[in-house]
Formats: sequence, structure tokens, C-alpha cells
Amino acid sequence: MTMTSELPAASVEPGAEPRKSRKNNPEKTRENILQEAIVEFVQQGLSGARVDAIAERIHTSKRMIYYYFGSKEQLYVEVLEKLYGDIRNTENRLHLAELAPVEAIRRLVEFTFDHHDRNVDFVRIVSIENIHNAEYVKRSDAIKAMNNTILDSLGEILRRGAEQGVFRTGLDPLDVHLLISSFCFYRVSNRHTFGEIFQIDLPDEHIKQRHREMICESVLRYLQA
Amino acid sequence: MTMTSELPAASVEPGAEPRKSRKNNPEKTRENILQEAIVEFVQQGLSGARVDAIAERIHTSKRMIYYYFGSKEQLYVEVLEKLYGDIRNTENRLHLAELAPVEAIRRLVEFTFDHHDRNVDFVRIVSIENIHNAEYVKRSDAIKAMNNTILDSLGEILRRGAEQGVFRTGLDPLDVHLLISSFCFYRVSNRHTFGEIFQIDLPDEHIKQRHREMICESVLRYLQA
Amino acid sequence: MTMTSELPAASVEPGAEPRKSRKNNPEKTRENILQEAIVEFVQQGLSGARVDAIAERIHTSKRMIYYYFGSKEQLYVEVLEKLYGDIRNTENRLHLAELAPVEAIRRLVEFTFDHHDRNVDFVRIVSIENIHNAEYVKRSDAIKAMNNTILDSLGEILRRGAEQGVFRTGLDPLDVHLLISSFCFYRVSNRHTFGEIFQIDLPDEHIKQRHREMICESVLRYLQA
Amino acid sequence: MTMTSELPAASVEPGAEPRKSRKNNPEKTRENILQEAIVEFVQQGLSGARVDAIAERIHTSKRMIYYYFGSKEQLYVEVLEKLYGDIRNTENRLHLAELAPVEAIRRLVEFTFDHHDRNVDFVRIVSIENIHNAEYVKRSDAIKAMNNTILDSLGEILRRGAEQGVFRTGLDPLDVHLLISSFCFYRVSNRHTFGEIFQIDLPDEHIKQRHREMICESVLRYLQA
DNA sequence: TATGAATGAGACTTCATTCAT
DNA sequence: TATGAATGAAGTCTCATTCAT
Repeated sequence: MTMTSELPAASVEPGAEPRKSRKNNPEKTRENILQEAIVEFVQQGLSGARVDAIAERIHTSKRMIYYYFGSKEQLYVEVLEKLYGDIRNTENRLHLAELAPVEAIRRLVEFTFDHHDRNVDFVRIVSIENIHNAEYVKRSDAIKAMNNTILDSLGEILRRGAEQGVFRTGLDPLDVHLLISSFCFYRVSNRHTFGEIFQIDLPDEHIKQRHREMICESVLRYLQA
Repeated sequence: MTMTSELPAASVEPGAEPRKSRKNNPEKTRENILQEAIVEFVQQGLSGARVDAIAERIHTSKRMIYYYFGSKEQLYVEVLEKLYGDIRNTENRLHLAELAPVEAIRRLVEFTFDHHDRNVDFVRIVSIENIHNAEYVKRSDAIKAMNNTILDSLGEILRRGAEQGVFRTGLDPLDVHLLISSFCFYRVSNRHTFGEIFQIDLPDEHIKQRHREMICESVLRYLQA
Repeated sequence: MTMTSELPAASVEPGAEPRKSRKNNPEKTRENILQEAIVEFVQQGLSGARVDAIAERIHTSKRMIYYYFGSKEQLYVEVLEKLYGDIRNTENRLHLAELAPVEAIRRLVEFTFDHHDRNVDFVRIVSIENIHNAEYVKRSDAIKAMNNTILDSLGEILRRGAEQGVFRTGLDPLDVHLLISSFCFYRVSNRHTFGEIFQIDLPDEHIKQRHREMICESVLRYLQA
Repeated sequence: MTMTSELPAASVEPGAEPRKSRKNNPEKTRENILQEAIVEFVQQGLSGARVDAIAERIHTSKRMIYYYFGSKEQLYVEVLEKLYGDIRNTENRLHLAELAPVEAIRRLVEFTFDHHDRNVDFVRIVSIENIHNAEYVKRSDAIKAMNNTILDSLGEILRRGAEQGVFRTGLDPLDVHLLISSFCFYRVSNRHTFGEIFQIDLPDEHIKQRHREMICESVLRYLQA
């Protein structure tokens, strides 16, 4: 789920646009609520989020949240689906098949890295879901239905690399994906504790570039024949 | 913070021992509360945890929680400190200095891997802390005071390896530590969403061994001259 | 603050009217709560008052108190403002400017006397506030904004009296107001201890009239040239 | 109860002397608790006072409060008795019988004024008692037993004044006492609200002397034949 | 479609007090 | 005489949700 692709717009901006939902634009009202719900759930977690807090952000009353979403849980599920959906929509634009295996891997790793770096909201909601044992992801048919192409792309690259003798054989795409994702995700998800314990400012641009290079090289070395 | 050493007993078992705290054994009563608080906070998070739920697990009343800890937040901080402390206490027993560089790295990586694998509670509480922006870790002098030796150990190994020509020079121990930790942590922290999305059972013993080997080899290849 | 004017209805009657607030009459519900809150705070003080006790008096649940007032403290502040406001609203109806100086003073003193005698609630809440060092009065902008005309009226009378040679010159209206208020207030505020220690029934109608006359004469003699 | 006499030591000083009660000096421990209880009750009122807060001030544990006093209410009663007793003990030292009537009254009024001015604790506890309808004063046999000589003294002065033709006849000592006490008490008890509403600093030394003179003159004029 | 008013249930916390030695 | 440990009851307040139009 940690995936990878093009620019899904950086993290949602909080109350950036207090777009008046009123009057009588149901589609807009609904979208409005969802946007502010993302902010609240991402910042506070599922238990920590307050329906009142979301209501305060929007211009329609709290009652609307129940009108459109039925319950806090359902709203959370839709937030989850929205953030997962945004991610998925950015995939399949890498055109990795056109690149040489080493270049394709490099591009894939860099993309994954940048992607997590830019989508803190997504990283946080996934962490929150794991605290809840992925209960809501499991429950969501929408997320199940999302087509996941990353393993296919990666598998194809590895196969080409092996054929060309630049990568070794017998590699499982899923393992490689785990190797890539873990670094890209953790760097963002754990930046607060890691940063505090080791006194390092992970978001620093200089450090970020160093780490981007590190994970690229690390993966490539691991794949090499 | 993710680190390193020998077996600190697997995750706390829930209401396993409803040891009667009564009567008049403050040390035990306190410890008792803390143990059950770990279970609750780790399962539910900070906001999701219920003081009542903790009270139900112990035989002393809910009132005792406030008698000993003052507030839910303070209890959470002590849970945090306990889990961090357990981790730290297992460090410094690896005696890595006695091993050849490559062996030392292998041992360190395997230890880190096993350690996270066995300490799901710790992994979860760290995830929870990050959702709270490490607010409570930052607030805890006890955690600040915990001696963090992992970077020293790792640095010493890298230096020896470079001297002996087996590792390249210019490596930052902190970067390497991040590389190791991220994989070991993520594999546990995100097992629910990752497992669900990619339909893989990460805790499976067979898969676990394959991943253990992968992170070892990956790190060693990255370090090699 | 102890002052002056026409009959603002005697002390609030306790649970006299358990008026059904339901349904959907926010103004009434709010007023309802406030009325019963006055009773509770006046009887029990700020610390002694119980939100539950107020809730029991009204037909809407305790939850409503927080819905409309936010906190016990805020409810207390509004009680304070209400009682101060009732007092202020009774001022400016004396038309003292139309009376000869001696008559005006007599009328003012009698009014003040009667006013305190009838408004035990106000006397009690002011006593309570002083136990709290007027913390909440200081905090209330509403009370600050209340126009206080008593000193102006009194000053005007003193000036006229001095001009006419019936009062001496150099009198500070504030001092005179203090002289009048202290007697009228104390007689009510301390009736329990004073009555007990000296075995006198201050509310007795006969005694009351005697004291009413005493403070009138006392003040007039003090002012006389 | 507002009485009158010589220097009973200014208001109790808070934690001024953290006299170690320990070890094994029951008389001192008891006294210690009582002193700190005065501070707490006077500052917070009966409902507002916290047994814990008193315990924190003393060096013996909270348990001692119950050991010596049985309950919070009983402790409060003893505080009440102590403060009333201190007052009474300062009486009967004025030797007013030796003075000419006018001088005696002047001395009595000034004494009463100074006395209240110096004994804020007493003024506050009396206010607190009135909030509680003098319930505990009524309950205390000790206070009942305290000999109250002020009315006798005052009556004797008025009688002599009438005989000598300087005071009018038919005056009730109790009424005169009420006139004097009310001003002296109110000036202290209501200094917070009065000061805030009318923006005057009643404790100011200059203002105090002016008011001291005013109440003297006011009473004397009232008494004059 | 939209919404202001209302709420039961339960959250965290504090209180004066008693237990047991 | 002295006390550390423990607590039932009640306190203030918050929560997601429904009522009624």
C-alpha cells in the first residue's frame, strides 16, 4: 500500500480554503466535509478525531456530517478510500517499461521516495489504520477494488534485468517492494520519534537527498547479479 | 530509537495474571497497573485507551490509577518510558566489538530484526507516539536520559570495516541505522495494511526468515567497498 | 455595586416553576437553566454548587447546561451578571433630582435599604464573590460595561445640599455611598451570625423599620452642615 | 460577633513557619494542623477547602487530620472557634468605663475599625459562615459559651452619656453596635467587589484613615442629644 | 435538501474518608 | 501515637448521535 507514482498534490492543506458550501450544492458540501475530515483524522487519528472539530471547520453545521456520511466511522472509511484512491491514481504513469532495468529501478525508487515525502497525510492515515489493525481497510470494498499495478511493473523490470544479466534471478517482486517501501515510509512516519531520539532533522533538504540516494543505491546493489 | 539487543520478553500478555495486588504492596500495585496500562494503550492508542478498561483488568479500583499516576496522560508517559526502557536495557549485550566487521553487522541486523519482531508492543507505541508527533517522548526526561549506544557501536564497526578495507569510507552510522531500522520496524508496524493489500502473511515463519536474510544481505552489500 | 432603585422582584423562588422547556425553545431553556442556577449558586456558593443539583431542578438534562453555558464557571459568571444586571436595571428610577436634598437623601437611603432587604440573592452572590476575591466580577466585561449612576446621583444631591447650606461641603459621594451601603448590606449578609450571637431576629418587621429609620437619621446627621 | 478589642495578632500567616511537628509532639501537631486549616478555610471557604491542600501544608500526613479532628467539618468548626475565640480574647481590655462617654465611643469605634482591618481572616470566616447560614456557629457550644461583653460595655457608655446629657436617651446598644460593625466589617468583607466596581483601593492607608474618621463622626453625631 | 436543538452514555478526575498495621 | 495504602461516591465535562421540523 505504500506506493508509488506521480504527484498527487502535496498534503492536504487544512483550512486553506474555507470554501463556502452554501447554498444548496450537495456535491460541494459533501466534498467540503470530506476535505476537512481528512485534516482532522490525519492530525488526530480515528479515536482522537472529533466530529465537532470537523464541524467547526466547515460552514455547514455538524448535522450535515451525519446527513451525508451517517457516522464518524463511515466518514473515516471514506477518508481512507479517498487517500488510497489519490495514491492509486498517480500510479501507472511511470512508463517504466520503456526504461532499461537499472534506470527503471532508479526511477521507481526515487518516485516512491518522493511520493511518501510529499504525502504525509497518506503515510499518517496508513499508520493510523495499522494501529487499528487495518480493520477499516479490510472492510472497504472500494480499496479492495483498486487496481494495484506496482508489483506487476516491478516484476517486469526484475525479469528484464535478469534476462539481461544485470540483476540476479529468483527475486520476489513483493520482497523488493517491501524493501523499498519500508525505508520511504518509515522515514516519514517515524520522523518525530527518530528525529527526537537521534536529534536529526529528517525533513531537511540536504539530508533528504542523501537518503534518497542511499535507498537507490542500496536497492540496486541488492538486485545486482 | 528502534534498537537493539537481547530478548526482552515477548509482548506483554494481557490479563494473563490478575495478581491480587492487595493488600498494601504499593510497588506491586503500581507495577500491576502499569502492566495492564501497557496492554490497553498498545491496543487502543492514547485517545482510544479507556481508564475504565485498565481498571477493569486490575483488581484494585480505577481510583488507584489516579492515586499512583495522577492522570491518564502521565500513565501513558510511564508506559512509554517503560517500553523504551525495556528496549534500552537489552542493548550493550551484543559484544559486537569482538566480532569481525561483516559478522558484527550481520549480528546487529539480525538482532534488530528479531527484536522488532518480538516486541510488537514497542513498535506499536512508537507508531502511536508518531501520530502524536512524539509529543510525549519530547516531554519525557527519562527517555532523554536513556543512554543510546547503538550509533556508537555501529560507528565503531564501520570504522573497523573501513580500516580493514571491507567497507567503504564516508558512511554515516545514523544513515545506516535508519536503513536497518526502517525495514525491521515497517515489517511489523505495517503488517496489517501491507498484508491486506498485497495478500501476504508477514508473520509467517518461512517468510520472516526470507526477509531476515534479505535485510542482512542488503545492508552488507550497501556497505561493501 | 450594592445599590439602588426600585423593586426588582424579590429573591428568585426555587423550583417554583418546573416549566417544561421542551421542545425547541432555546431561549426559554436557557433562561430556565439560569433561573435554577441562581438558586443553587446563591444557596451553595460557587464551590458548593453542584451541576447535578441544578440539572435535577430543570426538566432538560444536565447535558443542556454544558450545551448552553459551556462550564460551571461560565454559568456562575452569567448568574453573577444576571443578578448585577437586575440591580442596575432598577436604578435611575428614583428621580432624586426633583427632590429637595434632605428628601432626596432620605429617599435614596430608604431605597437602598429596601433594595438589599428584598434582594437576598444579590447580597449573597456578592458575598460569595468576595470570598473569591471578586475574581469573576473582574473577569466579566458585561459587569464592567454596566453603567453605574449611583455616584453621580448622590454627588448631585450633595452639591445641591451644600449650595443650599443644608449639607456641609467637601463630602466625597463614594464615602457616603460606602456608609449607606455597608449598613444595608451587612444587615442582610450577616443576619445569620449576628442574629445568632446577639440573639436578635433581624428580619423581624418591627426591628427592620427601626433600623431603616436609624440609617436614615444617621446619614442625614452626618451630612448636615 | 464583629467585635472589638486589642491586637489579636494580624491575619494568620500562611505557610510562614513550616514548623516540623514531628516527632511525637501531639499538642504541637494538632496546633500545626489547625493553623494551616485556618489558612485553607479562610482562603477557600468551607466547600472550597481541600483536606489534601491542608495536608500538603503540614509535614505530617493527611491521615493525621482525621486522627486529630475526625472530619473536615469538625476541623472547620474548630477553625471557627479558634478565630472567634481570638477575637473574644482581645475584648475587655479597653477599659472604656474609665473614659468620658464621647471619648469612650470614639475609642470603641476606632478599636472596632482597626480590629476588622487587621483581622481579615476573621472577617472572611464570618462571611463564609453566613453563606452557610451560620449553621456551624449555631452548632458550636464553645462559641455559645464565649462571653460577649461588648453590648454591656456599650450600654454602660450610652447610659452614662445620657445621664450627662451628651447622648440622647432611648438608644438600644445593639442597634448602635450594628451601626458600627456594619461599616467596619463591610469595608473589609466587600473590598474586592466594591473596589472593583467603584475603582477604589480601600486598603490604601490614606483612604483608610478618612473612613476611620468618618465612621467615628457619623456614630457620634447619631448619638448626640 | 437542510438544520438548530437536544441528549444518553460514558469519559476523566477529585473528594473526603477508612483500612490495617 | 502514628501512618502509608486504599477507596466508593460523586464531581465536571465530552462524545457521537438523534429529534423534529
